[in-house]
Amino acid sequence: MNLTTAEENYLKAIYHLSDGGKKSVSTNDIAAEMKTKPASVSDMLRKLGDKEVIEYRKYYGVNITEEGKKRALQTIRKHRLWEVFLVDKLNFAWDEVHEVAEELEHIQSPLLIQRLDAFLDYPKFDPHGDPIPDEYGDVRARPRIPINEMEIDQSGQIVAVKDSSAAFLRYLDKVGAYIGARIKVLDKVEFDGSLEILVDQKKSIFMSKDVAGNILAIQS
Amino acid sequence: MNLTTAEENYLKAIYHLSDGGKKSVSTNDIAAEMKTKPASVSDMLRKLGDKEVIEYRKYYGVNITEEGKKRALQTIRKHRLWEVFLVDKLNFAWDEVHEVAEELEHIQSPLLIQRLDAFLDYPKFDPHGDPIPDEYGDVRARPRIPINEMEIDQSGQIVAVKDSSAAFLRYLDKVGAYIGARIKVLDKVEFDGSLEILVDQKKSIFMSKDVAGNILAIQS
DNA sequence: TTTATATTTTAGTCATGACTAAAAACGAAA
DNA sequence: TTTCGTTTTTAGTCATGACTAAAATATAAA
Repeated sequence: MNLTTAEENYLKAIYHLSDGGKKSVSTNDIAAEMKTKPASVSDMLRKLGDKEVIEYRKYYGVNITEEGKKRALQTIRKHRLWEVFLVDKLNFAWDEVHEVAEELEHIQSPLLIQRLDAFLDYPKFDPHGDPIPDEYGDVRARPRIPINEMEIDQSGQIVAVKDSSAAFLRYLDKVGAYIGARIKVLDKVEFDGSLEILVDQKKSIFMSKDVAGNILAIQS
Repeated sequence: MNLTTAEENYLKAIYHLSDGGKKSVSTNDIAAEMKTKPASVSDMLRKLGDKEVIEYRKYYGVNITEEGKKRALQTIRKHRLWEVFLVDKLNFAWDEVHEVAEELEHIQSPLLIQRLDAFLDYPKFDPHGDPIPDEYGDVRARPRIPINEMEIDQSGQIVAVKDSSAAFLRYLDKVGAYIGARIKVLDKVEFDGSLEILVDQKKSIFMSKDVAGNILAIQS
């Protein structure tokens, strides 16, 4: 049973909202995520239920089925492979890729994805550091650690922040430590745990242990 | 004014059927090309007329406008760039690319096409030897010549046949001289104009001047 | 010039995926 | 357990792009 583009997008949203199928998800939450109205979501849930990619009991939210999980992971795989292509091959910036990948992920051709995967040399993570599921839907997550836990000389990439207050993001922006930045730990001060970090191979910045503890990175 | 995917496909068909805007095109011909019914075509022509990409007079066929030509050429450009990508980078075979390119051509992102063009090193022709319009819609056609007019040691690629009868195509298939084959002229017999041709760098075949005159190639 | 035939358009229907307004069901508090 | 507010579903509508059947127009033949 094939899914339309709209159905694929709903399924992906349900997958994410359910935390990979672990929780059930409400109609209202899906509507918010998809930027549509709850009434439209109800219609779609009936269709997805008919296609057996979700388990749908009226008034009680939805659970994604095993088949649904597999489908969602395929879409996520395609999305992330295209992101790698856009950044690595076409020199897109880290934050320019999402919308285009959102379109590319719906191209229907298993051969295309197989070849693209090979062409990109079987990447395991996308430019945001998120893992790329393999063709069977298996995912190897890469641990994200606060950068104060990294060793001296260890390189990595900033992928998330714990504290996402405007003030903290403004601070990060100011020192140039944006999400996606490649970093290297130059020095750690034993006394107070503060760090010296090299950002994008050019700019060296200092930060306290507190700040560093709020910045998550993947190691490379 | 944006065009939907369906509208883009109709416009492209009209562009091709009208021989690049030189002739007017009938509803029936469009229906045949698009594999739909004439009634559906009528509906679409009204829409394309409203968007001023065609000039539509009921019962009298359509002419493509300058704006329409520009739009069609943009779509053709995208299609052919993706074909180059699929063949050159992802190792698709010459005859596997059309359907996938048919989907990829509708991705909406001028930046993507600009970057893809650069990544492919600004190709001027697609894998079928068809010219790729530039971003302003300008096209530099490459001459197609009957292979009996090629010189000895000249290489090229078969791109079309004049006689497309089943019998002739069967003959071509039998000797391995399919559309898309890379060829090289090994010898030309002065006496009767017959040729010896190397196909895909491995198979050598003989053909009469008559046969050769019906096979069109681009030189490389 | 009238008629016959082929082409094209209109009218009405269907599926998809959105919407609004109204009804129904749930769940928590009284 | 009844009520009240929130969530969710249903009913009815719209746009897109397809379809069939019927009507309208054009064109070629008599």
